Amino acid sequence: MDTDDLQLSGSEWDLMKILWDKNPATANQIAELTPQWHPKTVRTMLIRLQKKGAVEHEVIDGIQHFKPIHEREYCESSATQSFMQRVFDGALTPMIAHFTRQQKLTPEEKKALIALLQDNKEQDDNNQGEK
Amino acid sequence: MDTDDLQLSGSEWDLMKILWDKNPATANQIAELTPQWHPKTVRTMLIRLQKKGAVEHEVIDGIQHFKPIHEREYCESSATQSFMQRVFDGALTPMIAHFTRQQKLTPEEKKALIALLQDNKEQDDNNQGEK
DNA sequence: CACACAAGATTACAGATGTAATCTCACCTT
DNA sequence: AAGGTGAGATTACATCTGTAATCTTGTGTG
Repeated sequence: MDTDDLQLSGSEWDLMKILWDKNPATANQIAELTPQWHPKTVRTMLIRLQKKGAVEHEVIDGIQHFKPIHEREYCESSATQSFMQRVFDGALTPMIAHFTRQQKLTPEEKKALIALLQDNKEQDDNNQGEK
Repeated sequence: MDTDDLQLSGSEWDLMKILWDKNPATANQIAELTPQWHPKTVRTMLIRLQKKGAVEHEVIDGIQHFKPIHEREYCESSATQSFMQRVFDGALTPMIAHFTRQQKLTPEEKKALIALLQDNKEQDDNNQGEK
């Protein structure tokens, strides 16, 4: 099964982040955490997320409790891939290159990233050779 | 002046990429390069990009020649920032971390990135201390 | 029991996007 | 001069998104 193309808008991401954090949650509980929207708006967005297959709900005590269907990492991954495809034609390296050129990384971030990559690379090296 | 919020859709990016490559171009020239859309569709999208302030045109020999207003890097930068804000709450590191965790990088990519970062980091180190 | 209230369902409406078709008009061709 | 052509302008229409208001219905309250 392929990443079945779950596209979330900015507002939807905001809602999803809350749901991943507070899972499950009722529409009203979420509305309390999102003063930027009218409670009715929150419910509408939840329903739409449900139709999209991003959340589902179970009824507990007669009240709908919403919960994300996928893990955040899964959604991050598919969002990142489609973003990179859109803007950078699918390649990550040019994107990072872009960042370094723009000096958008602090030295600390760079250090952290190098460490992360080196660490991760050693894993590859150790596993290299396996079918 | 701040990044005056130029949001491009996926199709719009496709068109812009062509325009950055072949600048300027007439609607028909672009249409020839985009068999996925009807020429009328291409023109409509160009007009909308113009309204958004992403492209402009000059008339040469009575024919409109379209050209991007901003450089691709500028658009990449603002798209990346708004994407990271949306999905990763603004931080790049977690995003890269996410990639390495998911093993989405080939060893070659990792090597290239490490080199890139180290190289870039040395610059910082050399310039460190300057106001 | 009659009604108010809250949860949920249905409906609304404008702007953005995808995807064109139709209209207009100037110019080329008989 | 009449008509075809092609560029550009205007209009169309469905879906998605943002942002709710209204309708319905079960339930608790006086």
